[in-house]
Amino acid sequence: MAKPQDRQLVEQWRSMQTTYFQTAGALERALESKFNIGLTEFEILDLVAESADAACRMKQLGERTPMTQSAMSKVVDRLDKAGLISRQSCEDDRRSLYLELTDAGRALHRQAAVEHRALLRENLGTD
Amino acid sequence: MAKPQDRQLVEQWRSMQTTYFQTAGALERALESKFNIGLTEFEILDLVAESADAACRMKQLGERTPMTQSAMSKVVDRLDKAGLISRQSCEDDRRSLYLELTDAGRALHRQAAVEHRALLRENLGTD
DNA sequence: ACAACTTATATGACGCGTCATTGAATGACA
DNA sequence: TGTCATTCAATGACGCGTCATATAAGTTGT
Repeated sequence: MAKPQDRQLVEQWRSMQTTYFQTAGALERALESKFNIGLTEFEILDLVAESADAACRMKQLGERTPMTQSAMSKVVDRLDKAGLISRQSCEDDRRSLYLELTDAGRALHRQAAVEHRALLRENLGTD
Repeated sequence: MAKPQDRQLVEQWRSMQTTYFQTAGALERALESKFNIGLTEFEILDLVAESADAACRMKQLGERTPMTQSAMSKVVDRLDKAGLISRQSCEDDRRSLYLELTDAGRALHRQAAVEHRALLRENLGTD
């Protein structure tokens, strides 16, 4: 009992939790105060911005994040209502949705990304 | 723009998010289904179990986890109601609280810890 | 001993994520 | 082509965490 390997695992886990929450918290606060969006919102913007190509994305996006389908749906809904993203139905499969940044969304993302990267560097940076 | 260093930071962050959520999810589900407690509950039990010594703990515990004071208070409340922990007022400072595992709490923690460590190994293990 | 401040925990309102379910569209196959 | 199963997205109920605040106890300075 109280195997040293276990202790080490637990330490590793806690340390991960700590950096995770610290970083997420910093990102959350900065994005919220400067751009009025939450971290999850930004993360979706970021994913959509990355895939400049087309595709019935809603689904594929889900594969690139640990978010639930349900969560995705709600975040996208918020982004839509905020006018940052637009959902367009897919013609070859009318269950799916295309996601696209609006101009406002693209602009906001460009600015927010700078802040985001800076904070990542600050929190995860190996410098 | 699109600096490769930035990309690398983002990758690092996403990968961390993924392992964090996967691991937390696995822990959550296992603890919930086998012991009827959430991950946070277990984590508090774990912390209390570790500090076998005395102290006005509620506060000090807060320093060992990224949880909010408010969150702590509520988790402890749940654990108390579940009969796993007991809150006793501190005599030298009646604002503070001693936390102590009940027998049930200690027993549950002993079993749950095995599961917990196993899942950590499975998810974070470098083997 | 009295104000004004600080510290330890609790609580209420609120937002977000999760689970389970629904609705709609598609696929598979006789 | 009609049925049954499957897949994509949306929704409502619910739980937990957060922020702002409340309450109570301790501290400090005069």
